[in-house]
Amino acid sequence: MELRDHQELTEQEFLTSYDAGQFERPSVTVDTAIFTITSDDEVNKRNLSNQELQVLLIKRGGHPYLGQWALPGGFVNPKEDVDHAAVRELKEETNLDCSYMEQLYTWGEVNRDPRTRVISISYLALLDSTKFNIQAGDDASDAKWYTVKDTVLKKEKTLSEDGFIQQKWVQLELISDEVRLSAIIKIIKIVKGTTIEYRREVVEQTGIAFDHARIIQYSIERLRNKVDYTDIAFRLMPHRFTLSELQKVYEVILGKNLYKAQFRLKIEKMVNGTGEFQRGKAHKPAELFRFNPNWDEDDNF
Amino acid sequence: MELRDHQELTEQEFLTSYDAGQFERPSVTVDTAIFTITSDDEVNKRNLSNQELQVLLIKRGGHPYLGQWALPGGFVNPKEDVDHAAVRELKEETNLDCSYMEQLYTWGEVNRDPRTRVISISYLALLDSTKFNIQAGDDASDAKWYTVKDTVLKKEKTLSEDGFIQQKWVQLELISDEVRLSAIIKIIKIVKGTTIEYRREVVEQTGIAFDHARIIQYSIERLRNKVDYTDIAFRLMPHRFTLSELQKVYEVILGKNLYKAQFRLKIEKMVNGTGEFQRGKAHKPAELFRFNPNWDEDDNF
DNA sequence: GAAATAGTGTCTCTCAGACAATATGCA
DNA sequence: TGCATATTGTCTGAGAGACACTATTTC
Repeated sequence: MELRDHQELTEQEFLTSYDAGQFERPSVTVDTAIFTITSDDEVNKRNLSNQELQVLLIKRGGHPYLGQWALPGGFVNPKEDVDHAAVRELKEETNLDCSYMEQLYTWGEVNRDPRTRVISISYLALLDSTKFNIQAGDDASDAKWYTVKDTVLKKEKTLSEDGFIQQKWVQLELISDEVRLSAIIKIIKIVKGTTIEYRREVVEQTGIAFDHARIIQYSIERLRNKVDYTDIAFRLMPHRFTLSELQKVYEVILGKNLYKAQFRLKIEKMVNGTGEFQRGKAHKPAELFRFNPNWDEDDNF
Repeated sequence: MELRDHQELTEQEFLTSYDAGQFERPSVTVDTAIFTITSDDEVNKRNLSNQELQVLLIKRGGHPYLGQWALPGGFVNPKEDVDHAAVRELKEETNLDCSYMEQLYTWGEVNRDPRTRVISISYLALLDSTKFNIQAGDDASDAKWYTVKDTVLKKEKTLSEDGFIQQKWVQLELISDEVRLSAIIKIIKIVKGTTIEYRREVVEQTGIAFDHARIIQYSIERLRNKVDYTDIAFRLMPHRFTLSELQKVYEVILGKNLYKAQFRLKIEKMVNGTGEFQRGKAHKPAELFRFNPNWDEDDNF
């Protein structure tokens, strides 16, 4: 026997009579922070190449924030999964196929966007460093890689009744050959009794559109966290790499130097040697390694 | 000088002429998986009380999935932050104020909901176990706590060219005094070259509405992960508790037994003794502890 | 005294932090 | 030959895993 609701409708009858337009709905966008690691182009026989973490931004060609820089992204189509929308927008705007993509966070404050109510689902994406210099797609001629630097400016902890409030100001600097963008993001942690609350807001910014500065900052935080308990760093590596190059990538992401010996112990299960060696450098040649997708041995998952 | 776009409009002019209705937009809901831990009511002088992880579900009073059980939640209002929407819906439907709330994941496949395109932002919430038996709000008279059990049924790993595919079937059982719901969720991990992709789908279910089974399963996974590197478990504890009660909560969430000595070392910085002792039990009285919000000492954050 | 849990002690093993020593190719 | 990096070795201490033992209450 089919169930009927208070209007005596069956599920089938209800669905065919359902009016999707009866509620006012928000716009939904996807925005992707895509990172890569660059080595400087100057060939250097002596030293290791200098590596930097970079994020891709697109110059806005229309209002609002005309002329400022934003994450690649756009509106989700009605007949499209949000994950697919993120991939499509990235492809359209930059012509890039990334090697990793993960949903980061959904930003849902009422006044994020001056146009209308927009909820933004943000993604963290990574790109193999040998593919980074593929040119931007036609949709947005003004795509540019920005070197990322983030610095903690100040930390503050004030006691309140039954808990405390912690505040942290982080400066985000985005630097390309011509342009320098910056923002200050305030991160707030409120502990009150057994309750915790986090907030993250842009305090000031120059040249960065919308609230994308805090999305970028949060992406970096996630990347930094994930780097030492997952194999996420390998999504940034080319097919073959030396262990020193790999270590440098870890160091760039973490923002600190690591000890070589223990780094090698930590990652030894994640790589396989190829028997081939780097050549043409003015020092002992390093073996080339490749990623070992089977390192996990089913322990995880 | 003000910037003008290709139609010679300033930002202000653009915004006032902006037509928010020009794109078709999806509906957006918030859904919250709220958990608590119950001790059985029977007073027992001899043994420790039996504890179980429970999730709150609401019986659907209308189509679709009429009569089945769903997470508390509902549509986001146009003038309301999504975080606030989650809190409001929980309050309206269950009259509960939770002690923890965290955004979990945004589910965005096209056909998640038979009515129309619905994107759902899901939240993980926790409730202090002494407050769990507060009655449900008027909005949904049919709210009920379900004991949660999840079991891995099968794991499979098949090699493909340039990678592998791992699949895992998890059975989710939700049990209340009268009703027993169940679902099987398939989790898929696809590794191909340097690319990883995860998918999570409901394979079969009885009595659970929408795709909420996979949201509940993912919530449990997150809870289990967070329990041993954050202080999240304390959101489930009453103001005062014994260390054995705390350990039991960890064990219930993790689904395995822990060693007392090392558990106490692990959490000793997170608690403060009160000098008071449990009474009336037929064994050595345990000291009552409370959460120490300052345990982190700024290392983190 | 028996049952039941509270609370401590200890031994091993692994692994991260820190630093040192040796090897090797090219300018 | 000397620079700069490759690669391996070792000492230390913190902490997790695994047991075992003593203490204290009520029935």
